Amino acid sequence: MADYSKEEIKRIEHKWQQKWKVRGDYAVSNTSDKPKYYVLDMFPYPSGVGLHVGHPLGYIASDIVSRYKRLKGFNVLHPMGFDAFGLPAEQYAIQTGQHPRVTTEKNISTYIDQLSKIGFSYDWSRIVDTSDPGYYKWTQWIFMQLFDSWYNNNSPSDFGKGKAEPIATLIASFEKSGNVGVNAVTDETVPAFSSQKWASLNDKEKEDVLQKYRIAYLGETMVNWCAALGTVLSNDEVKDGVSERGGYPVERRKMLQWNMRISAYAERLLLGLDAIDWPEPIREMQRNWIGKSIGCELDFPLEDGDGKSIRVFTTRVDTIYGVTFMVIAPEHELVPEITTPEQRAHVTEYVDMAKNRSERDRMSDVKRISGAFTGAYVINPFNKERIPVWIADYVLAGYGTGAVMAVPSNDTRDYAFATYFNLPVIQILEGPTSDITKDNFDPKSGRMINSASLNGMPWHDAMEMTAQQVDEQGIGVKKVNYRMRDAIFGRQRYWGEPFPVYFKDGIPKLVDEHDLPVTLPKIDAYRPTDTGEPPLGRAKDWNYKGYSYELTTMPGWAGSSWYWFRYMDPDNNKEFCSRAAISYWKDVDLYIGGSEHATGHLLYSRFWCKVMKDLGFVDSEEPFKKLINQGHIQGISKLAYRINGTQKFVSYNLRKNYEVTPLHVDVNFVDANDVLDVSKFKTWRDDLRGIELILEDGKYICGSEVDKMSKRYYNVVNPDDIVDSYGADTLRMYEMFLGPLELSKPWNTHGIDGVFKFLRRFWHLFHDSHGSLSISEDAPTKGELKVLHKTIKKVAHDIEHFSFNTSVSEFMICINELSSIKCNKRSVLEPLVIALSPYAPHITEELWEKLGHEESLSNACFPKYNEDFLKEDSFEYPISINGKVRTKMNFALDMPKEDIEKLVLASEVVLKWTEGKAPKKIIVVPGRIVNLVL
RNA sequence: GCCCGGGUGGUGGAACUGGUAGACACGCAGGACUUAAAAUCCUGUGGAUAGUAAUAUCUGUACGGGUUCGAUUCCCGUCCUGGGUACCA
Repeated sequence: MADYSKEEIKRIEHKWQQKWKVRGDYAVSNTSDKPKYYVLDMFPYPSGVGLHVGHPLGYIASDIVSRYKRLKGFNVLHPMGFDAFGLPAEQYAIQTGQHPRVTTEKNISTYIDQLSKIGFSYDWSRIVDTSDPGYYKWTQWIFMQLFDSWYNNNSPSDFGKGKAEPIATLIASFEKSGNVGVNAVTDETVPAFSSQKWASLNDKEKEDVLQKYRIAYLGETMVNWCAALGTVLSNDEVKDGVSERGGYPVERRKMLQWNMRISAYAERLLLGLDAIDWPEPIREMQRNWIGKSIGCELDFPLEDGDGKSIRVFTTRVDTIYGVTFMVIAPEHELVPEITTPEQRAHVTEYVDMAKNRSERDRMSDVKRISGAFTGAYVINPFNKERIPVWIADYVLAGYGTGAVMAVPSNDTRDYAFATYFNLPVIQILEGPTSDITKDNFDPKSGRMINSASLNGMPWHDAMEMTAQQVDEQGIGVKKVNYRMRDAIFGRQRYWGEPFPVYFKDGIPKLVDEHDLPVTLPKIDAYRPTDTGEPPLGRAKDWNYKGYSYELTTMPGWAGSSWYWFRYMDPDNNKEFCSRAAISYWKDVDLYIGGSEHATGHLLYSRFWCKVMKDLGFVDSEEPFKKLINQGHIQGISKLAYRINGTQKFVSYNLRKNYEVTPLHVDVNFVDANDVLDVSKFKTWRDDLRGIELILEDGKYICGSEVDKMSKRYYNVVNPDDIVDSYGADTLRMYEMFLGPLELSKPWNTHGIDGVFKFLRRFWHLFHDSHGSLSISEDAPTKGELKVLHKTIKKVAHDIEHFSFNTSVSEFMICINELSSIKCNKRSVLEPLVIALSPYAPHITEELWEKLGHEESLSNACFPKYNEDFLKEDSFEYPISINGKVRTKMNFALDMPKEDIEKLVLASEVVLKWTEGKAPKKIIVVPGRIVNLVL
């Protein structure tokens, strides 16, 4: 007869996975009388190493919620798909010539196999693949909508100010009255023009104007350009001005490329955060990323500049009398112009050095103070003082105006700079915490001094007054500044969505909607061309009606910025999603994924959703109502130690005696005691064949370190092996049991036996010692009901609060108690089967069937609990003295505080502790504690 | 550097709103069953000191301070560590 053995588990899991598929238990309809619930996972990038044990962490959690919500009577949409465009497949293509499509398809099918084995209740008919032309057709279509829109600040909107509108309304305004009445978000100040002027422009000139308004636009942006690699690099890939790969020189330069005017939505992205149920740290990160600051832009006239001036942004105009120098970014456009001949050589040298460092390097390296004097002076508009203009790389070209007025007495970086270069410091605030040289320095404290008419005012009053003067005297303007920049949207890559754009006489034009999708052409190699064009420049006979296509492709985040809509209606080839499906599913009720996407994907998705809402395509202002972040499962890498310059490896505990370099060893070669399988290691790679190993106690012991789970560290653990030896139910429960969902932790399988034993004990409750089903129809006892209802209450509460680890513990306690009294009553076990089914769907389906149910367990109802069974009438109070627990006493829960006090004071044990002295104070917290203060 | 997390026994972790720290599990030790092993079951298990023992006392949530009758929990500072930092996804 069947025990819960390896073979039986395989049979059960295979049986139910097949049955779910054939019966279509988890196929979801877009029409239902039930309330809707949309549970979404962040879809994975299908990497070549396959699914690792980190992926399922969030997926299991969302599956538990999905199954729970189904049992609670919801129509649940729970889909899965693949974010399939990306760099690794392209790198592989460059190295091997293998088309990324082939690699990607292979990886996707591996992922599907692996996911299926874990028993997720996905509606597999709704799968999406962002690299499929049937999908990216709609990514391109959305791009076209963004291209054909502008942000009208005057447009009435129910959320924040203004909204996106079709570009046609802008053109109509231009034709009627030029841009005079237009209040739009643009990438720079557009000079005013009349309708006559607009009419006199040619097509190219008109488009140049429109580009400054479009939400998707071509613009000049600073990038790290590596000529040798023919590509733009991320800050991560640049170290000390050279590319990390190859060490080629990297130049920071402006390039014309596609951008997204996310800055238009800064305010709404900020306001929207208050309305969504997201973890506070994530909202905080987005707030900081958007980085709203309110201040002024001031013009400092150049001393010999023919009326020209340098514009700075400051949040602290009140400190204007403390300005002793100005600092501009090395990339600032006025640098060549204002530098005096005496300073030119010095400045040029500095600019060359500084401007090619990545922004990250420049910001993190604050200890290295550097700068150069331009020789130029500006005039402080308030007191007409001469202010020297310096260049320094701590000022970034991309933020504000790329120029700051330095107030060394009130800003630590300015102070460090002033001290280093011996520039004057004028104290402008006086107060106990206004001294920058002291540890308790607070820039927002004290009263003004050395500041003419501001003297004596608190800083905040002074700021308001100065800001007003700035406005009135035309020195500058009040300005709300955002740290967030427009998002660069073009990539010099092959494996991404092509733009639905071609160029006619240098004017970017959209292809006709009927010609979508613009599919990726075949090319002979995936590198940039020899002339530095992106890989698509290699395509032959690839054009739109004779005109050349845009050669860059969209970034990785394009396809993921709208995919939750596609799951609602994945096979629609007429629309990105039908109106009916959008009206029914609306938005995502629960989104589970990693916090590493806080300022990327999660921000871009909110942005696209808002544009789509403005244009009337969707109903929701926010895409994801509730967000939960799961932690990362890290890998434990195993290390062998090569003695430098030799072919010898030394065992872990002996490595101190040598100069060694660690080498990552495949974790599969190492056993639980860190002993290396020497023969596997020696035949692993060709360069290890002739090696010699220095052993300890006849064994080679490896070292360990925690890393990201990744192919390059050889520490990837696949869930398949766990499923193979313990079954999917054990894997699911174990991953939940590991700890709180949000926590990151290294993977180990130390405790997995405990979970497996739990499931086997659960199985044994239903069977006699011969393995035959043995169920009693007797009525439950009071004690049994208490155990049952306590468990159901705790588990339901835990699922709704995403505390899956504690509910697994609760199940364990419950089964321990039922096992010890050998409870096999149907009335107790049947509700438990349902309650456990979200966690362990296979074993529970099997038991459900054995209990005589023909209908699927997913149609059952989650059991309700009854508080009456849980009520206690008394409580054992810990009695503490000065906060330290000394004894315990039992009182009725409804006993008044005064009575408890009297009884405690009269108790002999307490009298012994207090030595007869009357306590100063007695604190009685009902249901918690009694504390005597002596 | 800046922004956001985390740090509790040998290990993963639990602790509701500031109220008995260490639930639940792994590991370990001892025992039962067995010819034996596996499996299963039972008992013990933060540390230190005292005691034959039941037990008692002290100590203990990264480190140093603070608030409080009472702090793993709140506040200030330090150290270590994970994520992000705009072209990895």
